[in-house]
Amino acid sequence: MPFHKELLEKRENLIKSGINPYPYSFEQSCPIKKIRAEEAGFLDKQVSIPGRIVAQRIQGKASFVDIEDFDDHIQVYFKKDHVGEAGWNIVMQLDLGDIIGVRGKVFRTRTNELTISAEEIQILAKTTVQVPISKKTEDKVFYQLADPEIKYRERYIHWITEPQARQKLVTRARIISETRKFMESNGFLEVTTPTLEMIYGGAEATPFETNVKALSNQKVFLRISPELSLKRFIVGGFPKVFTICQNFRNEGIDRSHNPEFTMMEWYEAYTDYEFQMKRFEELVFTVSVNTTGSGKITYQGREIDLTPPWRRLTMVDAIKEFNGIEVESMPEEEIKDFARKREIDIQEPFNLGLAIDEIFKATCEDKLIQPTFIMDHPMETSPLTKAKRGKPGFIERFEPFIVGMEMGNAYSELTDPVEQHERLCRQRQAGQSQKGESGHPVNPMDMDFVKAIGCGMPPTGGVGLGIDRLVMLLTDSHSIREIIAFPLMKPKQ
RNA sequence: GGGCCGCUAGCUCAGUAGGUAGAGCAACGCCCUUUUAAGGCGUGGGUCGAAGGUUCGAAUCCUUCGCGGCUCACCA
Repeated sequence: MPFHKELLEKRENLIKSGINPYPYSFEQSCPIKKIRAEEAGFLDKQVSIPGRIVAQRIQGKASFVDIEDFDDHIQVYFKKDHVGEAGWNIVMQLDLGDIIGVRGKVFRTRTNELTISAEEIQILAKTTVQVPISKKTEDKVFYQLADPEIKYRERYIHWITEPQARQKLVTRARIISETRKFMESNGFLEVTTPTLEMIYGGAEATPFETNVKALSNQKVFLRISPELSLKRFIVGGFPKVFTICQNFRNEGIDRSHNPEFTMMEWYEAYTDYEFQMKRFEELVFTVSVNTTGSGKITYQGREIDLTPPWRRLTMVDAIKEFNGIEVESMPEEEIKDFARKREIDIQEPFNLGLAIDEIFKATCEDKLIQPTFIMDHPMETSPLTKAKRGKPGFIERFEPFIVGMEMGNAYSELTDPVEQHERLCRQRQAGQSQKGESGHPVNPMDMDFVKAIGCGMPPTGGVGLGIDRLVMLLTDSHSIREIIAFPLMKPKQ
């Protein structure tokens, strides 16, 4: 039982004295913030305000209680003469964390504190769990919740005790809202794609599995990416579509990875990846301006300038810039030697494309602080992308990096159905011998997807944007757990 | 899996020349009708994460285990 004995007794006492500590509604005048903002209009006027008790100062037959609502707080003054015997009995039963409603006039005390002089008090929710409410003044914190486990596992306590912790989730909501507005104002249609799929694809990741009872326990997977669904929209005649959805990947958990995470993907017919780089930087810049007020932000002490245009750098050039080597023209043995010295794992049998990708990840990613589009990856890294014009062995793909984090992934989408089929086959063959690019079992062949492309898919630029990473960036959050309301945690015990 | 840190009252934490546990807040009682970390006096409350060991004696030293956090590795 999570309940606190003494608080339970107080609840009982209230019920015994004929008070329902969990009533049905409360008519409120306005948010507290409005009283503070329009004080002159409220002074000496009756208001009716609900809030959670965050501080209590009892003084004989008077009592001062601070109550808090979503984004402000205000002092309430209880005087026995004003609230009467019955009201006073309730005031004496109050605890930190209780939610109450008060009716009374707005005034300023001798010490000039904006206050509601209560004439009526109503309990709206009696706490039965003791919540660790922070003690602090304007400039000093006397104590506050420090246990990071409680912060993430019992998020409601985190939010109750640290109102500023709510702010990141508010910003998250606004980022998603602004993102949606940007897409819609550019003529995109928001669509919904299935979470449960018989065949997963569109990314390289281990999926979560479950089964469907109604279909003889047919095995199904939780989507790892909405890509293949969205391309079917394009084939079907929707030229500009996007979706914001949860993806599920049964892999590592760390400060930038949660097993379920939010992605936006969009597909735009008749465009290529060059066009989408512009769209991407414009989107991120606009969202930043509309949520933080600026296109220049600070992340973990570093100034980041999101103003377009961002730097464009091919993967091979990035390796050259940070390592001084021309990896394309190096003999196999030299590349292996280079990798060995830096403890970079190169798979056997040797494959130049995969080696380039590994070397890039190990030596360049964390150095890409200012917004940079890394482009033109080796062909082996994705079977869904068109070949790079004029550069055999490479593809038209880009990944935007900011503060060393990969923020998204985009292609000039492969639209030749025969080549698409061959590329998927080749990937599966490679998968049978070496378990794919990164040790994962290779995705199953989606023949229906190949058929869809065969029905005629216009040239298309497709982009994925990691919403959680973007929120981390714009809220200056070190861990993805800070900006996911309920991150997956190991079970207690 | 490696490294580091933590686990003591309801909450936040003190507590090593090893001597059977403390503070603040919360709770309970009394005083106090404009306080703001309100104040004053008093009371109750802990098998010190678990199990072994060393010792006359362990929250404290040793061993093992459990739980958690951070971090590195792995993994998109």
